Amino acid sequence: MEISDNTIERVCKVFGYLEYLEQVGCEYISSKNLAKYIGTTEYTVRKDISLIGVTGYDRKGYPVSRFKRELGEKLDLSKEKSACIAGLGRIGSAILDYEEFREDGFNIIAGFDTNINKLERIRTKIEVYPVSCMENIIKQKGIELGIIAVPTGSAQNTAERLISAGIKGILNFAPVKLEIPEGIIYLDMDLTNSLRFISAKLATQTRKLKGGNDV
Amino acid sequence: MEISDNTIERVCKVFGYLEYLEQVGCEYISSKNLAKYIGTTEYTVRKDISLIGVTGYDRKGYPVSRFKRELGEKLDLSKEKSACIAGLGRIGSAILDYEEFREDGFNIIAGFDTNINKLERIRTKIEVYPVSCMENIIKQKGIELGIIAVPTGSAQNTAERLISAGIKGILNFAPVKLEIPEGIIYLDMDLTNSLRFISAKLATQTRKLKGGNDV
DNA sequence: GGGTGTGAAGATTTTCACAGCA
DNA sequence: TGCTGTGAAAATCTTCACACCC
Repeated sequence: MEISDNTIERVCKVFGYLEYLEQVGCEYISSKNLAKYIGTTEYTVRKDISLIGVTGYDRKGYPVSRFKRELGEKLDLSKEKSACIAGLGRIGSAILDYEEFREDGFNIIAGFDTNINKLERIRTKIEVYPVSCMENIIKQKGIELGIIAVPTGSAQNTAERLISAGIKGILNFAPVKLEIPEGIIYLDMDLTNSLRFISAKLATQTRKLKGGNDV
Repeated sequence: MEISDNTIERVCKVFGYLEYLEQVGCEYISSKNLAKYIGTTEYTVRKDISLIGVTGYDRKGYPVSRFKRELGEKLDLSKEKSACIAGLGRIGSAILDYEEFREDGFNIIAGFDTNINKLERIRTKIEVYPVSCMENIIKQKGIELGIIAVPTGSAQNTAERLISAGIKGILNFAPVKLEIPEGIIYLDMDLTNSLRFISAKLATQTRKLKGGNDV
């Protein structure tokens, strides 16, 4: 049985909400309230959870801590995961800043850049290295995820180096589609395409309100 | 007839590829090659295009320029759109940098921040203003899209100000889910959730390879 | 009453088969 | 032959109905 991307995306959102609920001390949460938060129906939430294979929660809703723990185990989100950033330009270092103080299960523990001078200037708690050390450091520290924030022209090459060092998951901020082999999970964070999506959705939605456009 | 988000997302990717193809001087492209690029099947590409309502391209594939123009009209991606950024911290200014030199149909023409001192230091060609001017500037310049890059605690309030100024589409970089009214299109760029998705997908995929986990 | 879990029904999306064009 | 465009079939996803529990 194959779990769909939509299901995975929704349960990840559920997991994020559970982290919040645990922090604020909420003990139980119903499928109805989960659904409201992540923007779907209670049926879909229950079905998703059932598909993931986490069950046995009768009566008063899902007990937040236990549910989070069990869901996290199935999704491999329970233990901290380490990540690295390739490219410490403005985007790369903004991401570092952004993640450095968050408590969300991901640890960015290394950064790489070709510009050695830049490395000296970066004021951050994570360790930064020249790109030539990438393979070694990733293997040595057992880093699992890679974030690409290099210029467009170097993105494909960077991806290949990350993969050959053993990275299995890649998040790409460079505005280019990468050629990635089977088995590696790869996601684009493409600002332009997101803006396109918003515009296009606005356009098709408006068209519908106007009563259909000769279609 | 309602066009699904998946279809919109795919045709947006097609549109982005067409921009590239036009730049490199490619004249014709087939549904098969579009499919290969965006990672789907040729049937889906043709069906999507048909659903959007752009037809009449027989024989040797889609003529890039004409096809891009007609698709762009349907999706409202033909004319340049203006956007603004709320929050000029590290993420906000990284986005400015990133977009300033790109030629992709979106123009970030204003930035807002509460910290007046910061405004003086920002070295960019776009105009930056204190948040108090937000409503006026957006209305005056007819800005259509808003990018939220403020700290988590101010994100909801910022969204409300953008919407009351007339913004219809919002891209949110703050790691919090916003409460947004019907009719406004809203998309999260959530780094943590993207990393979760990659981890979870890796986990479910691996599980499958191992032969199923008692499900 | 309020809640979960799940098979079956219903709706939607994707795939396919093939008409039609040059 | 190589391609688009689309109705119909197949596959998938979502919703529902209801068993079961407190």
